[in-house]
Amino acid sequence: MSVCPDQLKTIPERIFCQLREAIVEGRIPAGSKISEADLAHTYGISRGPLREAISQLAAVGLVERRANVGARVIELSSRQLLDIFHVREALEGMAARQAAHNMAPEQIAELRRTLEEHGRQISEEAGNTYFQQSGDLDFHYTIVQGSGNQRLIKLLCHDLYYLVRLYRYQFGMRSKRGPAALAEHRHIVDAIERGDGEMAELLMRAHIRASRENVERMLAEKAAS
Amino acid sequence: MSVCPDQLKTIPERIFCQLREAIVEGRIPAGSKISEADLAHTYGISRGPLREAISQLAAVGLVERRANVGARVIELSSRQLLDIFHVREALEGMAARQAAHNMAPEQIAELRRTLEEHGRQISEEAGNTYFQQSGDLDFHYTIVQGSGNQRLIKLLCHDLYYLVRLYRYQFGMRSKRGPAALAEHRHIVDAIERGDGEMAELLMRAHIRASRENVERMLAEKAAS
DNA sequence: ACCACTAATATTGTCGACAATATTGAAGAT
DNA sequence: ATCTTCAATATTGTCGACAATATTAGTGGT
Repeated sequence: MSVCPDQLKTIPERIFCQLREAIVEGRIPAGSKISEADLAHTYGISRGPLREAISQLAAVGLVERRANVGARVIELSSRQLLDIFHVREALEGMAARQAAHNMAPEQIAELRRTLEEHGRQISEEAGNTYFQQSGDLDFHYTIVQGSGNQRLIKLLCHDLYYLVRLYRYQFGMRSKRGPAALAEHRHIVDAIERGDGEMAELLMRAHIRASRENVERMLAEKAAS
Repeated sequence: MSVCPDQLKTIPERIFCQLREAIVEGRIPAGSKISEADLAHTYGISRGPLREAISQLAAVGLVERRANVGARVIELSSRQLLDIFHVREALEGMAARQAAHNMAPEQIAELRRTLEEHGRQISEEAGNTYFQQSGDLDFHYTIVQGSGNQRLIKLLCHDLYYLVRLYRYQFGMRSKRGPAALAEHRHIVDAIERGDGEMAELLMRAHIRASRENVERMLAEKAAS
């Protein structure tokens, strides 16, 4: 059940990982307070390590902390959501560009497999869109890894993607862009495979921009009702 | 002397700020060990708050921490330096694009003033390039603020720019691109002023790319000797 | 002289108690 | 009835001591 690797030596590391997962999945609801005493008791540890874990959560932006008041799980406004999309457009565009230059053949093959899996999920139509979205994130994840840029990897895979997952739980949006997104993914991999960084970046940016515009439409609908 | 605002309520916040400044300016040398006991004694505080401060430093990537071993100030490899440049190219390009759409007239005026100041420093030729570089960073800082994208602002102004300052101290490079950079800055502001986001992004990316290529040349020279 | 193993030391990790601050509730005044 | 003030309570911030782990020094063996 727990996705947190056991080799995390120290208590703060483990608790941080568990809390992050709980927040991202919504088990700790957005806006709710993080009580040190409660959680320390729940996990059977002292407040010291717990505080360090909370500090880490604050550092990656999953909770907001105020001195002498405590920490609360963030609530993503639509403004912040669009901010994230713009950051992703910039960073993942660059990731695709660098992946086109640096990605090993084996990594590209893995990318193709992810794509096939994604296509299978769509055609099955059993269509729990959750798995589709999970597959979508796997795709982006693999490309970022393929960029070989350690800082890019940290920013996206270790920080921003958790926020993306949080938003998907929080807003509960089912995209319906599945087939279109898959086609875009294919074109991106093609560009990467032939080493065309310029085109890979353009396509990745267009892909994320389309996704953002889709979200903007859904937000507008929601606001109208 | 201290740049850390006094309104930082809690001890970890203050210590974090002070340590960050000390690291960025090289008073705590790259690669040196951060001893909890020593620093706690130096600052006259307990180890608890100090540990939180160190955790924050690790979170922004200024120190590396290993369980049961301790924290060391990072040493930037040229690889990591180039990684940072690629990230900056992507993020600041996007910042310029959004600044062209969102920047208030007063902010643009401030940008012009920064530019004039920068020009004055160059013509004076008294040319302590440190101040030039400081002015350069002010320029980039102001544009990012003008983007209005909170996440972009945090990533660049609160995290990445400290690494940039660290590298400038660590590598001690004096750019000599002053005049060229100034001209590029002017063109970027022009594009922002007329609301041309596309052009502002292109120019900003070209500007940072030129800076990176300059650094690559200097690294190659250094490696040759 | 060099290596392996062990003991001594130093450093980090964790805990429980106390201090400082914020929040809550009740009492009193207008 | 509403607002203000102030005390009671709860929560966070800080500290010093102890436990666990890594590093170092020393000893013995080959």
